[in-house]
Amino acid sequence: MNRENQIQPTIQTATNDQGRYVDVAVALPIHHTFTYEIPPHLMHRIKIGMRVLVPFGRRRITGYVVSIKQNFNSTYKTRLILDLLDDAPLFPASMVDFFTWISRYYIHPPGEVIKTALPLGLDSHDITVITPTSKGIAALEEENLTPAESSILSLLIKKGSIPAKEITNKKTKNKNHKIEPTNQKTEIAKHKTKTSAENRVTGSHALIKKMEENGLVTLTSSLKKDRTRLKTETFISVETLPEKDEMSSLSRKRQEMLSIIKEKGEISLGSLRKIFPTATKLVKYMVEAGYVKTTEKQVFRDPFGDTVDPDIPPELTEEQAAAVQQVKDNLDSGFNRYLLSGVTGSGKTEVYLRLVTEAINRNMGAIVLVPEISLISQTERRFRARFGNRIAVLHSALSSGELLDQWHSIASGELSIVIGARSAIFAPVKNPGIIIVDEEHDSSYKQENGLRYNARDLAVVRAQQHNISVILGSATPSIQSSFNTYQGKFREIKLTKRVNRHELPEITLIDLKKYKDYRGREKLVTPELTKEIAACLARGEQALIFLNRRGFATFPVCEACGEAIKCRFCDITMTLHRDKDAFQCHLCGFSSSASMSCPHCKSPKIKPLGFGTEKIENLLKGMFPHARVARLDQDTGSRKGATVQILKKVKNHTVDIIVGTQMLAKGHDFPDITLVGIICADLSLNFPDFRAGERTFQLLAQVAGRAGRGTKKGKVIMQTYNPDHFSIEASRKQDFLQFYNSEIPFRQALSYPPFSRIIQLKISGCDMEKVKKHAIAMGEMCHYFLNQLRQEYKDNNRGENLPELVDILGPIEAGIPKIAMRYRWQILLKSASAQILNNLVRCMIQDQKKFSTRDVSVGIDVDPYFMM
DNA sequence: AGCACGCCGACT
DNA sequence: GTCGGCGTGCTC
Repeated sequence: MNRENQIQPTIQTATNDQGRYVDVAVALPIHHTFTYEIPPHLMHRIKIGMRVLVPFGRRRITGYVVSIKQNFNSTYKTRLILDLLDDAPLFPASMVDFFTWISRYYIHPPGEVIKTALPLGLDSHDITVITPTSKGIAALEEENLTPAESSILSLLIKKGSIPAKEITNKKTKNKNHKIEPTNQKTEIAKHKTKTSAENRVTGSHALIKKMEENGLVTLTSSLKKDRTRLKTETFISVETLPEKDEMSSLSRKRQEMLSIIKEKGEISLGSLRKIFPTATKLVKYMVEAGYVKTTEKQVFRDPFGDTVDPDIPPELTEEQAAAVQQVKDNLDSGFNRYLLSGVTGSGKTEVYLRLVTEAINRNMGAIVLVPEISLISQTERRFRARFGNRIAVLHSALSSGELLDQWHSIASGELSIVIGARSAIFAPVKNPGIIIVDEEHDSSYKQENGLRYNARDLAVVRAQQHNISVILGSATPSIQSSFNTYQGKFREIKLTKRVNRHELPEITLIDLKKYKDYRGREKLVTPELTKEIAACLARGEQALIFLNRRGFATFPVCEACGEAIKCRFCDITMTLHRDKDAFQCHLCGFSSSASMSCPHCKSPKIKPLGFGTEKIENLLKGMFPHARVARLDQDTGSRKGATVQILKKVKNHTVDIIVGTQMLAKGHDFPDITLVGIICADLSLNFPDFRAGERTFQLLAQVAGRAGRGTKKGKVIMQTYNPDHFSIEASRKQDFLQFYNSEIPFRQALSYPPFSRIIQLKISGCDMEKVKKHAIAMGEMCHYFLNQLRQEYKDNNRGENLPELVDILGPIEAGIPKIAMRYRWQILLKSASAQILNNLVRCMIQDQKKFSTRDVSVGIDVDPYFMM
């Protein structure tokens, strides 16, 4: 087979023609699709975008139909589709090309791309289940079994039957090692069970097979159904009311219930149960008596807890109107790209709202992407206020059932406006007329596991495929998007004036170097900032204090031996959290008691160096004893509803000083905040990452933008050790152009994006030596295939050398060498040509088994964002 | 991914 | 001698 062919699209072109065969993408790491035959009884029911159950080797798995064809000739025999799993397509046929593009660009198996795109839990497949036989039960009592056999059997008898995987998986995978710290107590418990003596029952494949041969157990294939179902609820309505005398013979409760049902006309069993706890029984009786009847109905749950009042479109400013007009005029002229750069408060959201309205007027849909935040954002709320129930809101707070509800409504065309975070780019809108990405620079558009896609980039791709307009909006555009604008790929639309005509806040830099000899609080909260906070409080206004680091002490060190307190599973120091009385690892969530002694020298004295939001909150409480101080970060928001409570307090002005991380800066409007204090502007600047400057600028500009959003003018105090650094200086002036012009030469000199493309290979595994060895082997493989590509090019181009070079940087140990017990190495591939990079990596994965092995996995990150 | 096949080391 | 480890290859 020649390589040229293998580089071709992995999904064949979709057709809508009814046919005898379908191409199916399976949710497995396989880079091509499979062809199946449609059985007669499913002949005209199967459509592109539906899931089917197919035989695959000796098991059954879920596949996604990506094309239907009448003929095909092959060397292999096709097998028949076993079952159709959907009544309606989960995605329109027009999205197949989109999935194909993603699969090719991100070098990710097509079936897994589709699986990532769809709501979770729609994957059914066979699992092998072990059940004990009567002979097995008897054998256990006779005690003539090996210890391994009897332990397996006794477990089986206790549980009835269990999936074979639970026994054969002897490696306890660290699934609980999530990057997001989860509930602490369970985290500790999980670690404990892992480190304590293994009481888990394990056995090999062969042992279980032998037991089957001996007739001790039986192995059966059982289909693991998808977890998510459409939610239906029972509704009760009046059938025939009892006669008066009959009525009076009923119990009080039943009479009351009947009158409620009669009054409401129809009521769900759930809400009835809230009034009468025993409603289920009562209803059953009354159905039997023929008084009421029940109906099953599909319900749509409202993802909002609160009611959102409809708004009235405000009058547009001149700039806004011009922006809307410009896009509107070209709305029917195909693929147009815009960068909407508008200062904070310039009313970008209103422009989006108008453009979405335009799309609706043209009978088309819209997709609006917003950054992922823990709560519903101000932008989402405004869309809901404007469009009411005509929009689908896809949000992380939705349960999988709610998500599925929304998904079906979109796929059926019932809802055609979608607003949501990253994954909303996959929404099955049939005929979008516009795609909008708000805060396009935001890093939450990049998915950092599995299919590592960037939703902002995909938005542009999808718009191109639908031949429609796409708008990227931001107050602080990414270098990439600005570069595209100067290259003429995007049209820039500027909003320079604030809607309320208020001036931008005044930003003052405080040089922390001059306080370097100070001790204690003044080093963190300088006299200048203290003075401003006091003045702000005296005016009866609110202050927001920002620090991009949570916890109390971020660098605990043993006083006796000087060693830092490190996580047992990761290569970073733990953070002391006073309110939880524990050291916590922010990477894997592991925590240990704050009263522990130094793991190196057993000294009990640990010095809490380094500072986080918790410490600042503490300091401020001491400095301003009469002020109401609150804190908002991932720690305070972990309890359900706590974040909402704190945000409400800020909004209602029942706190005076609010301390927090980015969580505060993203997506919320606080009109009474007039002072923003930034404790240390440099924290993100010292990252060994070419985007450190960009991230710092964006973060600072965003936080500063929180000041003075209401009627009063805002003020920002920015404390920094590097007042002369261009990222900080530019953010002080809120001057994006200055930042861009300073950053661009640096990117060009080192040929970093946007002057090059990068693919990062992330090599990781539990065995330090194996990972290192594999990383070195991967490096050699890169060089080998690069040479091969060079040679091929030379042969095909009359001896000319390949014009675009690929830099192979590494392999080197990752910036964080160990996370959650996995050692990490990386290789950076850099080239001016995305195509050549893509081809190179594609060559490498041909040899799947050499690429990712049992012990060491290699992840492909195309256009990486976090390179640590 | 999962499952079968096939080839080499330490054990009843 | 074999039991059982895991490298390799295939799944329409």
